[in-house]
Amino acid sequence: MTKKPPQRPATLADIARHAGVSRSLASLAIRGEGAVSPETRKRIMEAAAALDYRPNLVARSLASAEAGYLGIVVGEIENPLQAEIAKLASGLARAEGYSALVSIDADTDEKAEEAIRTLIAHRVSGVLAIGAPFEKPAIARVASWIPMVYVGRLLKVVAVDSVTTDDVTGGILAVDHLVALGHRRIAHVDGGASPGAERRRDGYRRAMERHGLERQIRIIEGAYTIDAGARAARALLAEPDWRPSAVFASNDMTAIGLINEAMRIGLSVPGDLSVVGYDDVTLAGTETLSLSTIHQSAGDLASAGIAAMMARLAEPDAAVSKILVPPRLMTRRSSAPFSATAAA
Amino acid sequence: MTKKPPQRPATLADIARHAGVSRSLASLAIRGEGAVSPETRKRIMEAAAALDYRPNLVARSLASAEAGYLGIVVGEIENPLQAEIAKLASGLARAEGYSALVSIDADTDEKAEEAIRTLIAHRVSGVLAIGAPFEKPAIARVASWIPMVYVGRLLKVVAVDSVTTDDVTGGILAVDHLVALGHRRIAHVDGGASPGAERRRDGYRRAMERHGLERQIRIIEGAYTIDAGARAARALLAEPDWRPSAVFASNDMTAIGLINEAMRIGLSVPGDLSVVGYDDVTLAGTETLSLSTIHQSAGDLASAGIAAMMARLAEPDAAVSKILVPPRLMTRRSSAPFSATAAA
DNA sequence: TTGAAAGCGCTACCAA
DNA sequence: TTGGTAGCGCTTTCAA
Repeated sequence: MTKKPPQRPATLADIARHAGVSRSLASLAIRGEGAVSPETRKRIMEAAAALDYRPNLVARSLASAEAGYLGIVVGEIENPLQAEIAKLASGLARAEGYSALVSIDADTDEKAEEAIRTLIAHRVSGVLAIGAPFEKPAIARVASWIPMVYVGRLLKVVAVDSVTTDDVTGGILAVDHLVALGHRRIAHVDGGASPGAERRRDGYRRAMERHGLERQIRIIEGAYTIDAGARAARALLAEPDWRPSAVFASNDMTAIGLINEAMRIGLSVPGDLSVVGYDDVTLAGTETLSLSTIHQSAGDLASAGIAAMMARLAEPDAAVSKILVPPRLMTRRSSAPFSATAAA
Repeated sequence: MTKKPPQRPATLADIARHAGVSRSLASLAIRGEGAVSPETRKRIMEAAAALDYRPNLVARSLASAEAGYLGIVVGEIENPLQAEIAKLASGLARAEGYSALVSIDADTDEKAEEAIRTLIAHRVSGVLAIGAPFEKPAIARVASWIPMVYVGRLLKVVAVDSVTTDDVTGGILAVDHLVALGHRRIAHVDGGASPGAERRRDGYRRAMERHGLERQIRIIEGAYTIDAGARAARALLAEPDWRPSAVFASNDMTAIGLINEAMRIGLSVPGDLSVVGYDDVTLAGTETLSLSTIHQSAGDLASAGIAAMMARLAEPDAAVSKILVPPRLMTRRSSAPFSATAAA
């Protein structure tokens, strides 16, 4: 195949001529608008079918003032959560009558800004920014150009609409779960300065305090990687006088690294150590890993993002909104009731 | 921020008026084309800057016959390899003077066809299909509409340009590596009917035969998932009379599941069992997992894909090309020399 | 219910 | 080197 397209794609003028009507009538009929008599409409539709007519969306967009493109910029498309949010958002945008213009190689702030400039040049009505640009000044700058909603960070200090998971609650959920299982020595491997890490840590701390476990608070610095998790495991399980019976990791990859290293050391999970992660990546849900974790809903994030975008577009001067999407605890096999024998 | 854009974006007519020249001259100056006198150009550029002019790309595309959009359709954007290919390809397309229109929610064949229809309506010059549509008839149909290059499958029987990794060589590379380490009982966990699985299996078989190990050929049916790997491990390590000292898995996830299960059973990797995967996902390269594997190069696949697209566009009637990108062995810690003591 | 005509913002061609 | 004039393919008044 890979055949060249028909010499010249049919235009509205072609089908108008073919059907013996004016271009304007043809336009109305094709779009199903206005009042067109049934037989005329039929004739026009037949002509369109005969000539394999496909409206030129570029021309349509130029002609109709607000034809409606929505820009979507993704910082880390290799990150499955961002990828899924972007994917769902582009479907939702379509459902709102926009076509999504998606930029997936905005992996530096320079490229993100350039991508948004290009989107603006395409006259998008607004931009849904998923993890990019990253630095706050760049975010603020870009948001001064065009209506924008940022998904994936809270952006407390930047005056930009944002949508993100309620990570404080997520942290609390994780700790509550472990406490309910009877654990008391619950450590936290955090995510350093990564997005959300601070709030997850806060949730951990608050929940521990609420349970009267402030003396058991142990925070190990980590990152959102499997290697950081393994490193944290070595640090954590080396402490002679205080051995946790459970760990809340700030990220699933961290949790997986932690579990892997624990197994290597000879500890069993959850026999000797219960582990809860964060994100609920695909891997976490496999039968093999079966990681208890805090689920971030890509669907909720995407729909909240699109809803915020629609609200902003409808009311450009409304107050800035900071939306928090609730996370959900997924109980799987990596966390189990505390058994006294397991304590070191 | 999130401020509304300036009442009406400046147009070429605006800056022409502002600079006291004609629109055509302004157009030439802005694009840096034609012969415009330095001072006039300067005046025009200043006007453009003053009015914060951004050319309307939609209008430009409509006006210039072949303004050049390239469509990119991605089937599984959550798959990091596809995501990365798409990302690199959109950069390369830009370098070729096209702007990429990316569709990331083509996760069913219906949606893929619809997405491609929409891209065609945007008058893209061609479509780079990354893993979508999936079924051969759909692929053939879509390719009859527009110049198309398919990335990620060989498509032997469909007459569509395609680019994929040379998986037969990949399989051979894996086996050669294990044989060089002294292994003889080398099993293969395949990927069933998944893309590339058949050729990886062929490579395994051929290499085993070439090494005179046809009696040691063992193929376990698997899939590209971690759970399939774990399942295969149970099947494989249960055989009483034949225990492999090494396994070549058709996919990294399969390999990871396999290793995980082996560790649970109490085997050490690579002490008791060497494992080689396929793909070189990010996880494989971590210090913690350190999985020996066959690397598929997203960069090579993307650039071969774009090159094939350019060739097809330049010469619509050229013969269909089936490009194979060479894979590369990544030696890491999951594979080690065979030690006699390890044999069961 | 239908059609004529005027744009959307740009490029392209041709004459000055 | 410059400007005038036609479109690109569509939507959108406004009349008929």
